[in-house]
Amino acid sequence: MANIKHIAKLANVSISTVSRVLNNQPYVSEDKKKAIFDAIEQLEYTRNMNAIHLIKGKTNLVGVMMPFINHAYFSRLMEGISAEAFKENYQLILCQTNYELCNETAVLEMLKMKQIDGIIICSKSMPLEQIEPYTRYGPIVACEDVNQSPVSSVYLDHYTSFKYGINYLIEKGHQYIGLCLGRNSGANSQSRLKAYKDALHSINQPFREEWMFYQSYRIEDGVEVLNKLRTMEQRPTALLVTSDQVAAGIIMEARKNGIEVPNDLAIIGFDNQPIAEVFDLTTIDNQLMEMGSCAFRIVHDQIAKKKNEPEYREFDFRLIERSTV
Amino acid sequence: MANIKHIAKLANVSISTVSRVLNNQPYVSEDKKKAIFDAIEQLEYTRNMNAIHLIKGKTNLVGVMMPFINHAYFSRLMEGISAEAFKENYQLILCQTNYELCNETAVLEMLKMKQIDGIIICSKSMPLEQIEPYTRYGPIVACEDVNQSPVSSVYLDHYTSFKYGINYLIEKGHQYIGLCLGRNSGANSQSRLKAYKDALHSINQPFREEWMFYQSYRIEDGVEVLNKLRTMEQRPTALLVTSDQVAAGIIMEARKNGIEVPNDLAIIGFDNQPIAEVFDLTTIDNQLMEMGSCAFRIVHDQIAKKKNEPEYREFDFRLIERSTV
DNA sequence: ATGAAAGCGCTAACAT
DNA sequence: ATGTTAGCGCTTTCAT
Repeated sequence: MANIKHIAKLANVSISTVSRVLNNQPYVSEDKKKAIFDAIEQLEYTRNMNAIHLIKGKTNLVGVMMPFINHAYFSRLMEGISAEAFKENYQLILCQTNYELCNETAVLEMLKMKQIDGIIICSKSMPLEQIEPYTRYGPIVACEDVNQSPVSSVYLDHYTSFKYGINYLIEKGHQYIGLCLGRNSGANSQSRLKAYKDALHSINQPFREEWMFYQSYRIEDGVEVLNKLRTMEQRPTALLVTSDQVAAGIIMEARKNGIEVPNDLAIIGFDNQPIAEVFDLTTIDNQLMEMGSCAFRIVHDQIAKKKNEPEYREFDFRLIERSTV
Repeated sequence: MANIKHIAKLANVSISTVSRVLNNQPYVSEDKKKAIFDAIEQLEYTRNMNAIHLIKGKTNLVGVMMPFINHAYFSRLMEGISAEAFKENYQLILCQTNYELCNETAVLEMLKMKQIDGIIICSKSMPLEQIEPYTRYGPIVACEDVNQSPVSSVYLDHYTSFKYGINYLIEKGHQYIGLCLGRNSGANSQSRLKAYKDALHSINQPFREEWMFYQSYRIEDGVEVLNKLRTMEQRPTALLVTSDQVAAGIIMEARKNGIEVPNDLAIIGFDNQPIAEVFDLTTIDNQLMEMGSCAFRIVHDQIAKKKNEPEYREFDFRLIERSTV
């Protein structure tokens, strides 16, 4: 493989002159320039990016940490991240963690080892304190509320948005309300759970563990939720579901079993994914794609300006009223 | 940031000894080893991967080329790729191309510039001949039939699988059969189209452009397809749909409009995604995840063995009979 | 406008 | 068992 020395020799100039041309710097005469371009073409020369990364201490690469890859929530977030990265000529390294600590650590270490210039954490299981020390090696932004951490953050006020959703159900006359969550740990889920409990309290309803469904991520999980529901003597009349996919699964299985939505069971989804519109699902829009874009923009800004102050950006939610409540 | 020299100095050894310890090589005395580990800890030292990449001419990074990120087909493929990459301690760079030539070229150039060790092409618009020269810089595998190219390939026999699907419809008494495709270019789509035309020919049916639907990727595209169908005087009685998502959208909208599946409209999907099971959709399983895994394995094998002969691996399809035909 | 040379942080061949 | 040294391919400072 040809390198810069070969070009220099063939074009009869010094290495530095080649470098100048390569980097569009001024003060190179036209004839030398031409000789260099000719040599580049003749030897099919391309720069070795690893050498450039080494010398610049920068890779134009951002790591994206997510538990699973094949999941609508993360895909949507990723879509936003990717769109923004594209504009800035940045590439993304997709790091699947399965929520395992060792994998999450591996991503942080990549930052320390200068493989990546920054990190976007879509979701994690590691406590924030363990992440914070790594901010000295480059910008890190999490897609959840971090509350004044050195880690930056883009987030939705999940407490308020959830409260809003529940109150909407209550207004519509519901008192028996169940909840489907993705995880029970995680900042986002915790906020939602708190909102749920507070709302129940406000209408003097007890918290019932049997109406809680965890680990609901996919459309097929929704099917399962409904089937659990069917075995219950006393069922909730409404369900808050933290994923439109899961909500869609619930609706499908409800229909199959003659359970009418919203009459027998009202449902509010979350994320406002395309599937929600097709199912005419009432849902809460949380601007996932915009959040992704913003996360990248923060990382990129901090890389460019070499500043370390974390940024926090809260996003608005919006209830999309359709026909499932 | 501490480097290997600092460690050497602090531990009172030479840099090669440090390097040996860093790479778990034998022949280092225990006390020196300890001194080095202490120094590493004290200075919070980590290796700079860019230097290693430069010297080794290898990055443990594979580029994944795909047109869109937020799409069930590619997500599933990616899931397989990612699982396999994980086992080999490889990272993935996700390169979204939007089917634009300049972006596809950029990925190939990354290989030439030694940023990545190999490429997996999930889908592309560039002609194969333009890709082939790049195989000298590292292994490239495409997820479509390449027919004896220096580019490796994992693929399904789309012609046969499609023919099989159509014959199944014909056996069930259908003659008026429509088709939803993702793109009209692309090797996979072309094979499918040919199978479709051949099948029509075999039952003496004309090819009707109005029963062809292109650019159908997502669930909402399915909704649109059905609504176009509704405006037609003569409608097909069956539809072959190259995506379970699109098929699901069609079914949803059909129900909304009192069109019965399969009585008024039979549907065969493609991919056997989870959504297909929930919709009880008859579909053709094409082992997307396994294809992804295999694609990575081929790339990795060729990197490890430094061999250049392309590999081709054909996958089996399977018709999953459910209730939509 | 051009070139010489130092150095980014590391590995590996060679010497001892 | 340990150290010396020559690169990997490039950018950049400093001369000229």
